[in-house]
Amino acid sequence: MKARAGSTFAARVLAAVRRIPRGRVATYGDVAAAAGKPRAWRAVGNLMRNCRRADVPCHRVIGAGGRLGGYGGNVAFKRSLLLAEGIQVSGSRIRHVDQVRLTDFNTRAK
DNA sequence: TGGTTGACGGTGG
DNA sequence: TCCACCGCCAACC
Repeated sequence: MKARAGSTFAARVLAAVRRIPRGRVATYGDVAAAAGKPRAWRAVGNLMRNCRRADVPCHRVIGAGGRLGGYGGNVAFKRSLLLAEGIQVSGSRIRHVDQVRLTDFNTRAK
């Protein structure tokens, strides 16, 4: 098969997202880096799209610069979830992203 | 097997 | 600050 790495990569991405503690977020680039492919943030979004499961806090994955990114069209719902976790969201932008951004979730966050 | 898509990132205007 | 174009990797058809 053409690069079954997807399985490993996907699993790593999901695992990384799962390691994101509540009230904390990570960008696609961070998740991709945690998966071992800092340049595969594109694929991360792809996997997230196909994810849609409660096991993974996909709503904690945001775009770079604090952008909400997307959520299958339910961006409003994603924003609500973030707000419920204590993350301040201003319009389609995260406030104090650097404050809630988790780039070190590779260290078994909590 | 090959081509297109996509919850994107970054730079430029 | 917002919009548009280009570049990237993996999954899907």
